Amino acid sequence: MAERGHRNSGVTATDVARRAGVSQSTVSRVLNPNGKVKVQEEARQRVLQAARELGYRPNAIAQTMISGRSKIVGVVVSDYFNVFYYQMLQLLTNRLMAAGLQAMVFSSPPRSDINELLQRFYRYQVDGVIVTSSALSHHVTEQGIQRGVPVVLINGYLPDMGVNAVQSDQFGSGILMADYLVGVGHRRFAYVSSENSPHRNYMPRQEGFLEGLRRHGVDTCRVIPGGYSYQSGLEVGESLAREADMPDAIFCSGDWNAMGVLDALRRHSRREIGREVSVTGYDTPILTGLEAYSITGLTQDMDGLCSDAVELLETLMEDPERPPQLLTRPMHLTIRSSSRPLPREMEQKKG
Amino acid sequence: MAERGHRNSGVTATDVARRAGVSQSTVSRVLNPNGKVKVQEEARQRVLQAARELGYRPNAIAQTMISGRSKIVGVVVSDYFNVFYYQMLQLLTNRLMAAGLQAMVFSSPPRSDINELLQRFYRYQVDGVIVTSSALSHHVTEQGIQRGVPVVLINGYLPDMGVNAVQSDQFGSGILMADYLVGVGHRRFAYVSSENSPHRNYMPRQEGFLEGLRRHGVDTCRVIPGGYSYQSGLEVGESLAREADMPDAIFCSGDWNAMGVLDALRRHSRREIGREVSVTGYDTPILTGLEAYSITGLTQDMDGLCSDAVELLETLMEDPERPPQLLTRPMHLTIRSSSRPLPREMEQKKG
DNA sequence: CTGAAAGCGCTTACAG
DNA sequence: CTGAAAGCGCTTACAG
Repeated sequence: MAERGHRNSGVTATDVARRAGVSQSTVSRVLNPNGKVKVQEEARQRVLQAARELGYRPNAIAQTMISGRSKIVGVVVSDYFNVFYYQMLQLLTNRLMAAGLQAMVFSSPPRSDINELLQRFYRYQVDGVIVTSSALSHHVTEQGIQRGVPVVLINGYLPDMGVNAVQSDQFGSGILMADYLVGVGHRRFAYVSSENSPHRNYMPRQEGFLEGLRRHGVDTCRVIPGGYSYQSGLEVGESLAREADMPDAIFCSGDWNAMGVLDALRRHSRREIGREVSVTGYDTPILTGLEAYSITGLTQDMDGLCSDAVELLETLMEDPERPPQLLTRPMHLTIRSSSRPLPREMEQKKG
Repeated sequence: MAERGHRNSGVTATDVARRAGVSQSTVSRVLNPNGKVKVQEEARQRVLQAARELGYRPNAIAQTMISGRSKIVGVVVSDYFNVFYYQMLQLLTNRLMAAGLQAMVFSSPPRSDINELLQRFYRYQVDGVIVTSSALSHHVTEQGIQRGVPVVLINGYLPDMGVNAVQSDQFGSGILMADYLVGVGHRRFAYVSSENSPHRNYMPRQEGFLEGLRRHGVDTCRVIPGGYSYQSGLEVGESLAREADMPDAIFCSGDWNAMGVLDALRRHSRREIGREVSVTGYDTPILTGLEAYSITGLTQDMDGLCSDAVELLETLMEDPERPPQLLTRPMHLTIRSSSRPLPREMEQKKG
């Protein structure tokens, strides 16, 4: 006979059955309305009451054993870009729980054997995996395919692997920014890139911006190589401030470097920020809270991405053979005081 | 006969047994070295090879069924203080995985029935729970006790419930700050509190600071009621800057309000920050990255807290009857340019 | 409508 | 040392 678990894991369906004077099968049928079988109302009530009295909850592990579905979704996170991804994880977890799923988080400590850890993770029979980190997406996807577990990547599309993914429209965000900056009358543009970023989202932003400018007949835009950091933004800003004919619209690839550029211009340039010169970038949860830097920025629709990811995963869990999909969400432009207001707002101010 | 799971969940121990020409029991014994039983070397090798060839991994769900231990640890997070807790979650997950445990995250979406969700969560037979959010600690703890699942709270000690917890030494951090500020020659002190915070960590900080000052014979310290936000810090700072005899050391209860105070003083006060007046606060991951605000601050030893939490949980999982413990970690003071340097550093500068 | 029984994939006494 | 068997808590055909 097998040894009982160490913990008194509590009330089972058999206990409920005994108390209600029915068989364990009947208990199961009452508490699993998905079965097509009907249970006599009187028995049903007795079971329900017994279950309530005993505080019975079906053991999800046992249910997983027999149904083959754990309702556990693996969520893979990484160390990069901490701040941004916290909110993501929060939103994802909420969405998953709302869909009746549980989030099991996987994260690989530095210097660990990723595949080794991933195997341990997959042993829990996850029904699906959502990857929020491009760093690990390759490993996870491979193992997922191998095991027939659907994988959805967020902002980490792997073009070659025919994988399911949701992402923000990085290219389109560049277009949006070009439309806006041209629309408020700017003429001399600069894009501050972050060339050393390990993140693959940056090039499309730049390309979209340049393309957007082109559509407005603007063929020149300075592309200033920089980094993602505040410090590198400071340096770029200081150097720009010294120029006699500096750009009047500076679009930064991120949030930190935008803050750096802004601070440098505040200190070293006479031009009025938000009127003579506009500084724009991308939002992360940091910027939102920091009133000191009221920077116009493009924001990802994180909750939209998360809900897309969960929905996509749900359809894949139903139908694993479905051809891979790539869903794209538009980004949103929030205009703040670091850049020129839209014409309508200007009129309102004049009036 | 029960229906097979939808997914082809893969290779089982029986498959390996067949291939290796042994019984399934033997396969299990080879792959579970914890059993006291020895397996003949030759059979052992055959099993190992067959397992390798088939890519066999034991089903953790089945193991949970029979052992009664899931090796899943529930991690409860909340919406408050996003930025801070992300790093925590990351560190916790890493620590858990390093201990051979999996993290299942629980987070309650706004307007959801917490107890309802918690029950769903506990159904997965978690071996223990770590709570990083004081908001939910009460519910979780109650259910945990009811189900005999050990619960460890991080920074959310519930004095009445005899619960296990790890925390940073908030009171001690106030003492540390008093020692430092007095040590570098300050005389007129102010503490900027955040009275509206739902967080219970703030009072001990203030009490520690006042007690620390008292130990140095300083009996007066202005306590300025404020909020946790940047904006409220700005307001406090502006009002202080107007005073002829303003405090020369301003200790803030948080990071955002410290940034606000600093910005206000930069703009509205002539006093040199870091020499004539010191502004200090608490660190979160934000401040670390923002070179623009080089603020002296107290930091929690987050990784220490996480490792304490995981270790404590492990001992509780071994011995659930162990009396409740409260572990306390000292905080760490990092001196930056917003406050006076230590004497030794001053001498170095002079020399 | 309902109960007895099979079986999910494992671990582990029990008997060789 | 090793295999046959029990059993973890469930769901669900199968036979009344």
